[in-house]
Amino acid sequence: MACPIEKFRWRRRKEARPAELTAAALDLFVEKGFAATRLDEIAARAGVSKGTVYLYFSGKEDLFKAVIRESLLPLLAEGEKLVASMHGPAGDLFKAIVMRWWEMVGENPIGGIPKLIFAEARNFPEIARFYAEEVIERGKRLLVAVFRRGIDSGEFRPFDPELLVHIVFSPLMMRVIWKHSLDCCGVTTVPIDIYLREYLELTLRGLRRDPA
Amino acid sequence: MACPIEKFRWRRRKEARPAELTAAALDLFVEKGFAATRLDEIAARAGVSKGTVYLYFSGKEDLFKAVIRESLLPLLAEGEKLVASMHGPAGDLFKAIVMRWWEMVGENPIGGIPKLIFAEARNFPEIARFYAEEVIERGKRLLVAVFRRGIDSGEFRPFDPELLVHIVFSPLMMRVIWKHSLDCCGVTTVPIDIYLREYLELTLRGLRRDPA
Amino acid sequence: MACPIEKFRWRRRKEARPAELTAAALDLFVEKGFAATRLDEIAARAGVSKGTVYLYFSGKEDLFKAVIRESLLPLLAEGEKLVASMHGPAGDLFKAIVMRWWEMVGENPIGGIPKLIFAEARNFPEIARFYAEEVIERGKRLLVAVFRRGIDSGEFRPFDPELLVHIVFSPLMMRVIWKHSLDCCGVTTVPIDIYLREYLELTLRGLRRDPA
Amino acid sequence: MACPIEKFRWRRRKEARPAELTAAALDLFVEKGFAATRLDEIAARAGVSKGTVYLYFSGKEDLFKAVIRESLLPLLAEGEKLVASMHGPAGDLFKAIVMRWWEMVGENPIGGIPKLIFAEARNFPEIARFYAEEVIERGKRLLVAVFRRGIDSGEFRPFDPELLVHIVFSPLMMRVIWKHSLDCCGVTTVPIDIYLREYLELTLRGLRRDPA
DNA sequence: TATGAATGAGGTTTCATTCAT
DNA sequence: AATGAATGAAACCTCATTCAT
Repeated sequence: MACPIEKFRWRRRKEARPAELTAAALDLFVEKGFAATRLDEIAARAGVSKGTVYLYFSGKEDLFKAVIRESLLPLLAEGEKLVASMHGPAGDLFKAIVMRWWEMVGENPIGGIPKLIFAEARNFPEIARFYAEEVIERGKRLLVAVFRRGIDSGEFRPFDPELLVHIVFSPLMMRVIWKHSLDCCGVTTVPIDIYLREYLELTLRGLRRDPA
Repeated sequence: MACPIEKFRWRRRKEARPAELTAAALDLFVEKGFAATRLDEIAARAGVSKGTVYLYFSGKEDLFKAVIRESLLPLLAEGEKLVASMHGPAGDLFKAIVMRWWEMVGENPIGGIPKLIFAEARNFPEIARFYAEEVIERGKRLLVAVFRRGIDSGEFRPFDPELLVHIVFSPLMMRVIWKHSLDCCGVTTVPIDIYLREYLELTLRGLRRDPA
Repeated sequence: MACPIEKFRWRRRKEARPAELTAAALDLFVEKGFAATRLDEIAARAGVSKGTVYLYFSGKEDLFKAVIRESLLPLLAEGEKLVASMHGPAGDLFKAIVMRWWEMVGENPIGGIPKLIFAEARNFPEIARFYAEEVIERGKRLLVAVFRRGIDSGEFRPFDPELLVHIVFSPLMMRVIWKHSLDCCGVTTVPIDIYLREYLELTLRGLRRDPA
Repeated sequence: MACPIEKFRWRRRKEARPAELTAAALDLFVEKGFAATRLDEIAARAGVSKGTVYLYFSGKEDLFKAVIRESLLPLLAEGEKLVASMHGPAGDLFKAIVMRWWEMVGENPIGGIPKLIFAEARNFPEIARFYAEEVIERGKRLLVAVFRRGIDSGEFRPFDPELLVHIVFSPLMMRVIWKHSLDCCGVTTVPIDIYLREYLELTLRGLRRDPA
């Protein structure tokens, strides 16, 4: 009743709350979608009452936007810094980026965001555009640079990097979407390490210069 | 008032109703998701009153299941028949399947189903499993057969077709999902004909046997 | 269970409903004020469920506005027609108007509207202005005309009718406000017939020309 | 930090708190009504936090009652003393009381109380009865005494003062109610000095003895 | 068969009140 | 004495579903 843990519930945690709430909300939005997620579920999972949500967010929609924004922004910065520090031949660079991406995104709650974005894009076009500009565009620029380096060095065949970037990235996107949808219904597929290995082999073969 | 032609037209109407309803529902479910779609809207788009929906479907969920089932089954049969009638080298066969698939699925309201499935899988696991077994599995078998033929004939390098099938198909899935989400928010990408051309080139290069 | 009266509940009464709802709402808004009146009370008093209110009004505020508008407009037309048909010396005319007003407004649910308007004016300024223009202004014009006639005929002393009209009408307004507030708390006052008699005597003495 | 002056100022603050709160509450209750006024607003206007209100009042309703009581009681005492000190003919006395009343009530936040009482009477019958007994009754007795003196001295015509007192006072009540409702919505009327002048003329003519 | 008025459970949101600090 | 984060009951409102017509 008055044990120290109980007391903790009453600690003022103004700073920690928003992050606790967006974390809980992310899980549930990814699982059920925006409309089907109830606010009390989010509150319950964050360990607070319904009313508390409204101390930090002006409503369900505001919370949704915060979930997307707050989840992505730190990751983006980190991601670009990481890539800037990588070196080596284009093929190895591509491999490293792919493996790192899966570590940082695939295995991580925020890996649910792509599914969420695609599912809710038409209900929240501004969010979709925000995501397109801040995440997809930045990611594309990064890969395009790698491709270009490979083409210039003769490692890759000549092609227009802008045209291939979506195609090349698709298997990773699909995998992370799958992970948060069919995977959870017991519809499994190739283990991730094999998936990535085969993906890299197929893709690099597809990009490499003809041996002739 | 009760002249035969009227009656006839009415009769035809009556038989067409379920299909009109599932068509309307498909559009809206794809656009907004299951939970955010109101039954009134579906009824209105199908040109009937809300009560009429309950004459043909036992509820919203039943309608949802019908949308998936009714949309896919005819297509599947047609698809398999089509493939059975195709001939030629594995590479050409693959190209033909891809182009045909885009025609039949990509450009067609049912192209929205993948997005819908991925979005709602966790809310409707049975539907997800139905889709996995009836659509994905059958599609996979088909592609696997093509791969196998290519490997046996020496056209493709030796690989395990089961491991690559998801990876190979991902760019098509992503494209059709994109079309029904970000595309509608003004986030566009490479035109479809170029996308398919580059996709085929990349993929076939990735699959082909080493020239050595 | 299936007695005719029960069946009546299911009769479609699209035409009657709005009036039934505004009547119920008027009573409750007058009794408790806008904010303190719950929508289910209104619904219950009108014999329908909460949801039904939203078939006819877009929300509580819309219902409030309808209550004021629908209650006043018929009365205004009737009132002006009535006055146009009256004749005789200004004093008698004034008496007749006062008596008629009490009959039509004082003893009638809409007699609660003035209290409601004064109480909610600052929360609903548009409504207040609507009332001022459509009701108060029209009423004022009417009394001013009577005053003017009395002044012209020498029955009343010379005065500026515009300056006196509010003052003269106040005891009637106060009485109808009182009736819907303190009266209901057991704080009673002079019976209405005596009140009106004394009011007329005092006022006409105040308006009459000096005998000299 | 704990210097005597600080302490002193703080002490004075502590003693002033209830009055600061009731003053803030009076304004807001008059403006919006009891139910539509939020406790946060009151606290904010008084420059304290929401919790502080509960140090001085047991709840919103208690605060409301305090607002009425505390506002009225000092005024009543002052009012009666004032009247006791007045002399002269009944007509002059009446004029003086009216002018004084407007100064002390009309131009003063507590002038909002009548509107508040009439609006909330049915939600707070005890308050209404308190007001009726402590304010209205005392005011009536006062006016009745003046009337009686005028009748006895032959200045006024013979009438039953009890019957006329409400009627005579109505224009002042209406004016103060109007000031806190329609006036605030831009619905203005005759300037107050003219209003009072005309009111006095009309009323005294109505009360005066026939010259015959 | 088709309608659409009516329902009421269930959702989001508000806000008076509490209580650890 | 004062705070303000947290609560939860209760309000408004939505919408899938029912059913008399």
